[in-house]
Amino acid sequence: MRYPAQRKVETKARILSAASRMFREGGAESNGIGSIMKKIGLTKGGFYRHFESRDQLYVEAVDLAFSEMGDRMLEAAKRARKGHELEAMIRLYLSMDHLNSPAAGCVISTLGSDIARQPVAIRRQINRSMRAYRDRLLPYMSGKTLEEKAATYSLLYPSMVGVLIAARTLGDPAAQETMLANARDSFIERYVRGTR
Amino acid sequence: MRYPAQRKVETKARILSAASRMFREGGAESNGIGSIMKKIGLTKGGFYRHFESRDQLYVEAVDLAFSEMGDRMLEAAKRARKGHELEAMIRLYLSMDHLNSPAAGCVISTLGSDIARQPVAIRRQINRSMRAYRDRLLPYMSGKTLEEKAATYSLLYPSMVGVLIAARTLGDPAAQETMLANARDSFIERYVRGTR
DNA sequence: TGTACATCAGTGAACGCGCGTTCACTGATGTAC
DNA sequence: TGTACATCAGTGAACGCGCGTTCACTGATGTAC
Repeated sequence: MRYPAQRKVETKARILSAASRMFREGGAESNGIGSIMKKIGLTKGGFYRHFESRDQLYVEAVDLAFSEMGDRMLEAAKRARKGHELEAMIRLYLSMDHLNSPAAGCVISTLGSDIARQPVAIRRQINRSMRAYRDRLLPYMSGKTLEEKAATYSLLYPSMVGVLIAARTLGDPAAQETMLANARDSFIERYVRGTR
Repeated sequence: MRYPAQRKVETKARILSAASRMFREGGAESNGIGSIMKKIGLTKGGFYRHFESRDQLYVEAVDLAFSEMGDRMLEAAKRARKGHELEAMIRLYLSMDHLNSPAAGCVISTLGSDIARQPVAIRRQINRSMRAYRDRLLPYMSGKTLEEKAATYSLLYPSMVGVLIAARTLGDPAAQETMLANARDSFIERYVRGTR
């Protein structure tokens, strides 16, 4: 049957949102097209009215994840007292909340190694989302020039990714919290206070 | 047919070695039991003479990866001039060589997010391999006491993991090299020279 | 030393299942008259 | 305004394929006599 105009746009958005969350939560390979479509109450045959292939979904779902995480980081910065924006972003990223909700969190921490394994054509597309994300956070990095801010970002951000992944591999929640807390203190000292 | 005694031990070692490399290279989910057994010239039915389940293989393959990577890190340290052991390990970890040979490299950089998604029982088993690995590297960390060395490790190591993952997601090899080089310089300055 | 037999690593077929993708079909809506 | 028809988002079955696991079978070796 034919559906109201505008509905197609909404359906695509729902597929993307579900895929983006499910990929981050359970890994990209564990969540097939069938289970994604089922999640939003549709059958898998309809998927190809919205995407050319699973690869295209992957690229767009990763892009959405960056965009959502960017929103959250900027909100945290805007809620912070003046001069404490970067600190607020570090505290958000290295929080137990973020650790325990991968579906709504940083996609490099959940799919980074998977992205690294993609063919270069796909990585190049994802690199564009990564640059857009970086450019949104860059104003809050320490450093006088854009180059200094970019240098800060390209050390701080991957370091936080690694700490979050390492903490998530631990079986003991107390040990996870300890690892995050130590990294928070250290990174705030080093990348915020250390540069004043 | 019955095979010479001792052969069973060798076969299990060959399965483990192939699995450990293939998991790191292509991800754990992309490499099934069939393709691992095929790689070493056997058929998949024989797998269950050596392992109870795929989960058991996963845990042992990750353990082997830690053990091999530990060997490489210690070799690098031993080859280094006195006082430059930690620097040598950082240079090994953050090398283009390591970036381009995930199959023989750090398993957290390739399977970290995957390990993070495993049930807690499996993560606990893997945590044991992680601690053994850490304990081998700990003597080379900066710091006077064991606690200081452990603190150094739990910041430096995850940070290197994150940088390596982030670099591997880039499509441009020159950008990868730049990211690694900046991190090498920064981490050596901070974790080696900065603590003298 | 020679022979009979038990062992068991590895084979290959089978199991139910989910994968990504294709496609003929449905039928309520938007459009043309 | 009312009617006829084209559109196309979504359905559901089908495709070949690989997954993890099970199991009856094979047959050269090690062991017991």
